[in-house]
Amino acid sequence: MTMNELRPHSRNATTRAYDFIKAAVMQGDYRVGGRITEELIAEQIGVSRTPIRQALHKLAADGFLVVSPNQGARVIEWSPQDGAEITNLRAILESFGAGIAAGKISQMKLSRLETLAEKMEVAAATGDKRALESITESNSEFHMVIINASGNIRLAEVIASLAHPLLIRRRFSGFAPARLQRSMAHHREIIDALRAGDTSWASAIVKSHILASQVADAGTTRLP
Amino acid sequence: MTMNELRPHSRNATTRAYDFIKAAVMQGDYRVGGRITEELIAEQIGVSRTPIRQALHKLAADGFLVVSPNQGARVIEWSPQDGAEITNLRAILESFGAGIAAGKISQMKLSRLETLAEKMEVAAATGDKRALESITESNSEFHMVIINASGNIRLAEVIASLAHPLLIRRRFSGFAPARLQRSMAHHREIIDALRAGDTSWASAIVKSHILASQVADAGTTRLP
DNA sequence: ATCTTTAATTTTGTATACAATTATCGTATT
DNA sequence: AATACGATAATTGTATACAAAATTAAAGAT
Repeated sequence: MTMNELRPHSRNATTRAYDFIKAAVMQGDYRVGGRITEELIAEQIGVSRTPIRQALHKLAADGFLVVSPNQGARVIEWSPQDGAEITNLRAILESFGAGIAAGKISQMKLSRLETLAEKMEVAAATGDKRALESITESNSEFHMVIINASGNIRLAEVIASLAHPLLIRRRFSGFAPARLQRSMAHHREIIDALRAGDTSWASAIVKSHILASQVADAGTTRLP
Repeated sequence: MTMNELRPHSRNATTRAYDFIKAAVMQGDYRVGGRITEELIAEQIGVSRTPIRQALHKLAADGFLVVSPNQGARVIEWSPQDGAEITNLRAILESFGAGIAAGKISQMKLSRLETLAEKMEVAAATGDKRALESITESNSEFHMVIINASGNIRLAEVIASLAHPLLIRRRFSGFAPARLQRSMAHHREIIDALRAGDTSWASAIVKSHILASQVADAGTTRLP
């Protein structure tokens, strides 16, 4: 993944286009497989095709789109098998990161993790539709905090690039309350393992947490 | 990593530029930190800046270059610490891949591995300067064959994107014969583990192989 | 001499025009 | 009616021109 180099807070056209298109993709505005034409977006945000084109290619490199020669860009599609591949890799990489983080995570970050865990629990209790987005967001940060605590920048980049396609909004997002509950419990256990500085424990529970979120039964999206 | 979408065998300008610049980078034609200007390359291969620009950004996304806003592209630099990070990640990911591959690698691929192992041994015996390039190339394929045998496409992509910056030619490439010898022995052991279908063994020896190649002592480049 | 400041040049960022390719749709043919 | 074909339109690929920014060079001050 390469989330840098054209993303400070810059107000150049390419970055604006990148953010605009990415937001639309994440929100599910384009149907998967549907063509995203340069011209359309160009007039939508009032710039020429040139920066749009660059943004599309970068989004492809970052795992949100697929762009084929002479056929333009479309939202990436992924099969259940793709989901399994990605989940396995995330399980390995994040558990590795958690193991390292266990040895050196700061008190401040631990507090942040607790705040996030509580926030997710509250949202999970309500269970309404809007809450799920909140959970997804908090969960992303939860995982990110741990990975960053490992100090391995590349690890964070790789995991982010893997996770991106999975974060694109899908329709028909059903949820099983029991699994959501388990997921919340995992978060607390992860925090305990990290605080204890127990590498093996942290590593193991993170691995479980991720693998458990992707048990294959249709109609249910992967869980935080 | 994203090695696709503009690289079939296509003869479009962007792909030509990509290949041209990548080759130059790998060969060490640009000194690290030195600016790679669009205009220069544009006239070198006789196209306009537009495809050059696209190629540079893709090369950045693929881990060969760094491109900063308004400052263009330069060959990526990496510290010993970067090398350590990458090696650790490779060790985890490739050993995971080898474990899976152990269960299902074909006879044909096993033969290919043996061919490569022998080729490297022969080259290692001569020890001349040109032989090292040959070893590096064969070694890359050796590792790739195993990863591909795992059947996890994303795994291969991730590993490739990690390995790229390490493959950029470095000056002062000294080699310790003893370590080269050990590396050759590892290759044979890896093949045995795979043929035996022993997941743990394959996983462990691949991990050793990679970690052993990057023990930190200055002046010695990482080994196949 | 060294360091600032300012002007020059160079280089990247974007817009626009046109070429090449692909997709669409109507027509003809079986 | 279904399919193949061809003209038309839409879209991507590349070149070029100009604007914006950064780098370099020069001039001036300390």
